[in-house]
Amino acid sequence: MARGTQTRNKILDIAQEAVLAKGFDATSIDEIVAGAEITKSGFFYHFKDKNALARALIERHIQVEDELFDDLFNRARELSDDPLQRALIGLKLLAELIEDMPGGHPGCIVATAAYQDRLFDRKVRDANRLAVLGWRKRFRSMLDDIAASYEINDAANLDHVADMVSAVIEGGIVMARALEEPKITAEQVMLLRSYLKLLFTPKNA
Amino acid sequence: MARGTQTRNKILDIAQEAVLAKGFDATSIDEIVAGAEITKSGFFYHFKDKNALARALIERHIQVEDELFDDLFNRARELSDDPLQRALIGLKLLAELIEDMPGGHPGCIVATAAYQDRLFDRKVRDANRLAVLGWRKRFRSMLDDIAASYEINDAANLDHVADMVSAVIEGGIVMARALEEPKITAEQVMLLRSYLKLLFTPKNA
DNA sequence: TCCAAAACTAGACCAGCGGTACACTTGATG
DNA sequence: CATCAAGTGTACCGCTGGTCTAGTTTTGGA
Repeated sequence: MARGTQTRNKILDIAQEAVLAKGFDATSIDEIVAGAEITKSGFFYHFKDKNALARALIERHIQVEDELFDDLFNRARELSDDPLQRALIGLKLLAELIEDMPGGHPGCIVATAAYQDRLFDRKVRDANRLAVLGWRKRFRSMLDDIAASYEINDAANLDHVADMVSAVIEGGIVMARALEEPKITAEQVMLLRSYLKLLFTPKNA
Repeated sequence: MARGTQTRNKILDIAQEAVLAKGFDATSIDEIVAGAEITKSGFFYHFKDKNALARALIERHIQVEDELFDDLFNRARELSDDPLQRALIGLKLLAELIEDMPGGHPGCIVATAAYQDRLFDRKVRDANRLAVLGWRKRFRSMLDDIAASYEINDAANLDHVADMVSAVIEGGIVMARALEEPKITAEQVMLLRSYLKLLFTPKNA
């Protein structure tokens, strides 16, 4: 890895840890600079301003999370041929993964950006939007697979249900933080799983 | 109303609007001072620091929201004797209320605090925790009423389901903000309603 | 081996921020 | 008429994001 890329990644590592721990705004550039053992000028050589850092953080976060989801639902695919069972297994694995995180899910950068949006510029918000739309697409195709062989028990728009996966995770993180009970996020994912279970029954049964 | 209380409320009004629009951190005291047509010294006469303002904002927000919920579920109670129907009607009314808000739900101060928690002190976080626990209690008692005359169709902890109401609302707000689609929050509340519908079936049926 | 570009360092500077300090004024009330 | 809550006005502090200029080191390719 080139020297520049190395330094850039180090900045992102330090920044990510701090941002997830105490929020984007409470994380100062001086502090990142000290942690990464560079100078302020060095920081601004890599990122023209704090917005550029935010964007890079979001993009990297999305990429890691996408790989994680891929991995999770691929493992679920290996464990069952049935689309509903796959989804249920995938959500169970996700809940376990979240529960195993020390101190709970570290918090989602996307939500951080959503809650301080006037602080960020258009580009950051667009990066954020694209990320969430990616999740919708992912979970929507999962639901379409299920709907092909299952009857839906309640008039529910599948795009909305797809969004619910993200909403429950994000909401679960907010709750976990507000109540200082890290387990809540995983519990909420399990309830979503329960909803899917009740929402679908086999066709021609 | 005494002059002092009047000024204090004016500060809170201006601050709340700004905080919901662009986040707590992006709202400066100078700006609040200008909006409320007072001086900086006047501000610090009423609030010893920004944390005290945050606390007052959360407490006021909770109170208003509690009254709103009371009103909503009281209306639902008038419309049906059945506990499940009451809950479903209540959630429908809530979804409509959220949908009618111009530009979507303005965003929850509790979540704002949750996502910038290192910025706030213990007292603010405690006020926040108490608020969310209040919601849990409220929805839990609603669920207990239902469970008295209905069978639960899936092993679901009722405290977790009670938390899900808050989680879905908070998550819905995050999604609505991230995607810039205000309707999402109401849609998610309707999905939660759908879950409750599927979760309970009448006893001895 | 040398050169140019990339990847920085060093340090001075700026406006805006939250917050403090303190002396002073205004208006209602007993 | 005195008192006290409810302010005003002004000067000040350290930290923050950010800019600017000028110089230095590192590194890969001709």
